[in-house]
Amino acid sequence: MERKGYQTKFKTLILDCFKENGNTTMTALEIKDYLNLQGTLINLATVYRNLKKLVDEKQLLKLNINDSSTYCYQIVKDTCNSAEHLHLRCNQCGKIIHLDCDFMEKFKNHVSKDHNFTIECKDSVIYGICLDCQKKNKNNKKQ
Amino acid sequence: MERKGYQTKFKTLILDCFKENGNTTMTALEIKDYLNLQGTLINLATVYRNLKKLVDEKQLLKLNINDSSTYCYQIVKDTCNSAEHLHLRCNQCGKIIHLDCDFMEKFKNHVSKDHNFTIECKDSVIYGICLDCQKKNKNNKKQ
DNA sequence: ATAATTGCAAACACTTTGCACCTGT
DNA sequence: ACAGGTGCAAAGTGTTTGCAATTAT
Repeated sequence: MERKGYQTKFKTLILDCFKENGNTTMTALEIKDYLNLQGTLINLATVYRNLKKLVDEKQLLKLNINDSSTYCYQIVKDTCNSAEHLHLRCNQCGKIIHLDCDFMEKFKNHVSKDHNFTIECKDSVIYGICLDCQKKNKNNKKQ
Repeated sequence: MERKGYQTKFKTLILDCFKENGNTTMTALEIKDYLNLQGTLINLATVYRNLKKLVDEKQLLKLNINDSSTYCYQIVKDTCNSAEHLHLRCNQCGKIIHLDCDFMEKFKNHVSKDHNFTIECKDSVIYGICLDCQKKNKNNKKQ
């Protein structure tokens, strides 16, 4: 019989951070600061320990984002299986877009056939810029 | 008039590591150890400083590989522009495969049109397993 | 000659861990 | 009652930096 661990205040609060922040990624430190601002004091070590559990439970995804030398975490939506599609991440705002579409199958097949390579989507992240940020950048230039 | 820096023994030796190791990625520590084995004593800080220069000169690519919490570096072939295609990396042997093909254009267009996202290939890495390693694994199971 | 590079040690940033105390079941 | 969670301080890991000595041009 397996033990499942307790439902603690901090675990709930950390998951809430992600729910309140939409499709963005957050680092451990960002989560601590976010909770601090809301009046909840939490130790960084506690944040890390809870993040680890949430990743083990597959409620969060752990992403190693380029040049930050920091892990980011991102909530996993029940509606999709994140192990089976790739993720796009906006370099500017951190937003995550799930590549959960028919084209993905074609892409996997192409890579498998023409490049002899089996894609594992789990940790793969493709970087770029989302439309929102592109628009923002254009507007800033105009001013 | 810009200064270009000196051509030093270590810079050459570090680049040689990559040439001798084919399409694999190497971490700073791996490079130091590799050179040590060849009888060349080199300081880790020196490795890092040279890697930084080589990346600036676009002779190496800096990749942030998942779960290693370490940067890996990879030689850039003259024959292709690594800023314009994605890279596949084998989770098992570290080999890099360049997705430099017609399909890439289709993929970029699809992501742009259907997901409102402009891919920047620079730091994007897709993980998986290469055919060689898949074969190795099968053979190991048989034994 | 002099600007760039190096080794060393110290500093950094992010993450993990041991331990005594506290909480959830 | 007691397994599991928490805060704190210390330790770990990978990377960067200041400085004096060395090397390339």
